Amino acid sequence: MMKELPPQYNPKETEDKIYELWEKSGYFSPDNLPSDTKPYPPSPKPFCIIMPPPNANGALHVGHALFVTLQDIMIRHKRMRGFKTLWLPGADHAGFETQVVYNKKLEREGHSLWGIPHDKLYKEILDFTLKNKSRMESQIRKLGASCDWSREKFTLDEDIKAVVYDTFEMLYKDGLIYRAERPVNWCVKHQTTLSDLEIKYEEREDKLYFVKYEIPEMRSYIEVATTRPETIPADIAIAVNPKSKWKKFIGKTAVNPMTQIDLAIVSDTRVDLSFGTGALKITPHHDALDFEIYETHKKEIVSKPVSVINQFGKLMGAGTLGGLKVKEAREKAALILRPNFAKEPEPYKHQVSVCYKCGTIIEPRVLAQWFIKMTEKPKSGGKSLRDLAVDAVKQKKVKFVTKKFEKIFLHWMKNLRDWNISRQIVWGIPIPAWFHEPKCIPRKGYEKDIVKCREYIISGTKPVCEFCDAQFVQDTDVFDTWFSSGQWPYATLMTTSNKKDFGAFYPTDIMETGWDILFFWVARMIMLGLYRTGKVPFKTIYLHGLVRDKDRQKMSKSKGNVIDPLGVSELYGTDALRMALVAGNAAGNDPVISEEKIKGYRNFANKIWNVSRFVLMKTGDEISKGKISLTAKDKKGLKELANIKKSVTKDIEAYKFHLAAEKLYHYFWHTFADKIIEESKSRLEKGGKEAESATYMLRTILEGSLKMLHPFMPFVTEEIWQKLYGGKKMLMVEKW
RNA sequence: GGGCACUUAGCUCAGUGGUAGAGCGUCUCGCUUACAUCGAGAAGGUCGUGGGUUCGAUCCCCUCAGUGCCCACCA
Repeated sequence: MMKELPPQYNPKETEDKIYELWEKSGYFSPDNLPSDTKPYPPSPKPFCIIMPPPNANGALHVGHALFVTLQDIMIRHKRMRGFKTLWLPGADHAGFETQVVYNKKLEREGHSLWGIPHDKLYKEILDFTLKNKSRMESQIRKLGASCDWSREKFTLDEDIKAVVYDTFEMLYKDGLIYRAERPVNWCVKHQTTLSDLEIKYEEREDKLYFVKYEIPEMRSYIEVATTRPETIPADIAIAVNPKSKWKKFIGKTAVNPMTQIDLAIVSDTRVDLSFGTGALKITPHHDALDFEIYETHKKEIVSKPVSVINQFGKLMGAGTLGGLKVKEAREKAALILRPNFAKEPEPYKHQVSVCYKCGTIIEPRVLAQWFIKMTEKPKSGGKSLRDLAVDAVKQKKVKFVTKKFEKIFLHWMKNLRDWNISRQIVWGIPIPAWFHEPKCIPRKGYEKDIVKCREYIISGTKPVCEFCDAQFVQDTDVFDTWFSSGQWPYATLMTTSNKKDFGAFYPTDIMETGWDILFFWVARMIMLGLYRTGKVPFKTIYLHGLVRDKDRQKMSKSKGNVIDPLGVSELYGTDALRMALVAGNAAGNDPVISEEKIKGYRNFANKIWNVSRFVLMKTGDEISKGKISLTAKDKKGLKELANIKKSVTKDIEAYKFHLAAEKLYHYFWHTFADKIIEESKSRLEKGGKEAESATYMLRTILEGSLKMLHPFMPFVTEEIWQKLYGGKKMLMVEKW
């Protein structure tokens, strides 16, 4: 009766219906797994993946489809093997990224976010984010993700924020968080500081100027090479390498050619002898190295550091340069300084730092920001954040599926510098620091206590001053998003409605994400996870690459080669998309995908459909077990199935999903369909014992294959299973 | 300036210490009642170069060449 299958598999009629069936069953949650899925030894064991929360600022792209597929394969496989399986979904407000996306949207409409009052802007972006979030959730469903929606978390959930605040406070008490005026990366367009990871380098062709700084007492001069003559008004010293020809001037005083102030000449080995002239002008507020040299020689340098470039990248308090943009000011400064040139400027190619989002040149500025110490030990004892992570990786407490990323990781960790976690944007989690404003004027009787009053207090809630009536005002800066998302594995498991989750599922088993966020996210999760919980956040890290088109090109809207996963899923079915994303793509490499490839797997889905159709038509509904005596050939066929199962299981356990997928494809199509089924046809015609044996064999291989294919192609396999068992059983929770 | 990879069939990529694999593409047949989103068959590679280890290397080691990526406060 159920043999009336159409000759073609129609994903459109299947997928939504099947997903609803799964979701309603409750089996996505580890709490509701059916009692008859007996755990395999050495179970009962939990298996947990925390989904990397997608940025809720746009539609899902093919990279999201890739991670959904890979993670769903692991989850479904483990679930079928009887593990207590949790895949916890989430969404990221993605602070800076989302604010940039939102601003672009406004710019397209002819506006911008500058000038919109803080609270109004926050609400607008919140609406925008929540809309995207709900669209994303339905798209993740469309891709077949068997995640537990009842445990979904959002990075702006109050309980998540509370965990983040706790961590901040712990770090602060441990002396690992400090506020300091230090050179930071400032994006003139976005009006915020950025971490060192959020800048990239671009080669630019500039000029190298050689400027003479007079030393009246010696009737001589020092020659300094610089690409930034416009910052000379902020020069307050000159540093020379003690081995350079300028060493005789160490301790003397030069004159700033633009401001005429005195410049101490100090000795510092950080001045590169092989570059320029061996002498360096010191402009602490506009160059990071200069700042460090200034810090070292503070006592020798009489002048105080000044800023001559403002937040908009314009000169200020710099005499006739005032009001000019950096580039214009540079030209004008060159003109003014011409009499002081030691020689003609030379063309000079170098790397300049730019904002990773907009490509605007980063302006180093000295601002008060919150930093995390990466390499110092906490006051409460134990290792530095860096050492925690490095040691855990070296001791294989976190295993990298692809070795090369372990090397890249360790190399990066070597050169870690303190992490600036404050951002001057609207869209983010406010830093829980409160400033005393105005300054403390003690009430009567508390005058002596003014020394105890602090400039700021770290607190999740508004503090009250013990000594005066002034109000505390919360810091207007927000966290770098990665500070909060870096806590995602424990923050989520600590705040689900099931209070046992953290104990049951932490550390999680595997983190699967793109290698492009190895430093941004993975490294931070390992460090913060170990710091906060004493345990690694995940035992294994699997990193996938960037999806490319059939010519190995990056996908971009301007190239017109973008593959929209939802569109593909509509056209060819989600199963086809999933297979195309997995097959032929080893871990850590950039996956290649094309429409032809997807079509190929659409055909495969149809093959599965038709094989099932054939088996159903020829063999009837039930397989009578027990009395059948199998022919030698059929026994061999079943043995082959068992071998394939062994090998596929091994591949999946070793994260070689591409191998498993290809083996299944090849076996199902070219062994089962082309050979076994073809050979069985005449025997089925004959009837009798031969036919009985063949029937049993075909049905067994079909079911075994469907089970193995299910993690990869969940929809078509489940749909067929529903037909096979008339809706009485669910493949998703069948025993592997 | 440091570091990490890659170089296998026309294209995109797997893979293994023991006579080379897939998908797509190409060619030749076939509308055979599971499937033309199909079937049968075929062509196509000295596995980048030069050495070494080994009974034997595409796979291990070294050299060179080319390609890609990451990191980096040479003003």
